[in-house]
Amino acid sequence: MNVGQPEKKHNDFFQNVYDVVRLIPAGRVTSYGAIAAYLGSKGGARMVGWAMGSSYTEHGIPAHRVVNREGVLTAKMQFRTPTTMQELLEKEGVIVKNDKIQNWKERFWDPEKEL
DNA sequence: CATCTGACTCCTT
DNA sequence: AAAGGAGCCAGAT
Repeated sequence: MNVGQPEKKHNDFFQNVYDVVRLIPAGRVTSYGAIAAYLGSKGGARMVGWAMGSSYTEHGIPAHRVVNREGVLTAKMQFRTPTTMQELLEKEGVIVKNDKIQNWKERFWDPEKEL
């Protein structure tokens, strides 16, 4: 029963972000800008991270696979512990050193390209 | 109702 | 080349 009328709620943006993040395969990482670009939101780079930040990162969303465009774990502090993000990434096979992802270019998962 | 902040990114100096 | 400031949208106070 959707009534054919798009509700158009702010949640739409959030849902979009969550959907893309959940589609990120294990061992892969992406940047906020990539997701924002895929969603079509230009200045959405902040919005993307902010969207999950409001969700506290733990809602079935592998937020640890999302980092800034430099491959640096900027959001590690948002996790329960400043090392949780890195631990999760390493557990999935992603090498993180000095809070930065190694082979970032190879690990980079572009939704527009992969999807 | 108006103001400010925010897990970013790009441009200018 | 590096550092700093401005810009984007949406939610919260």
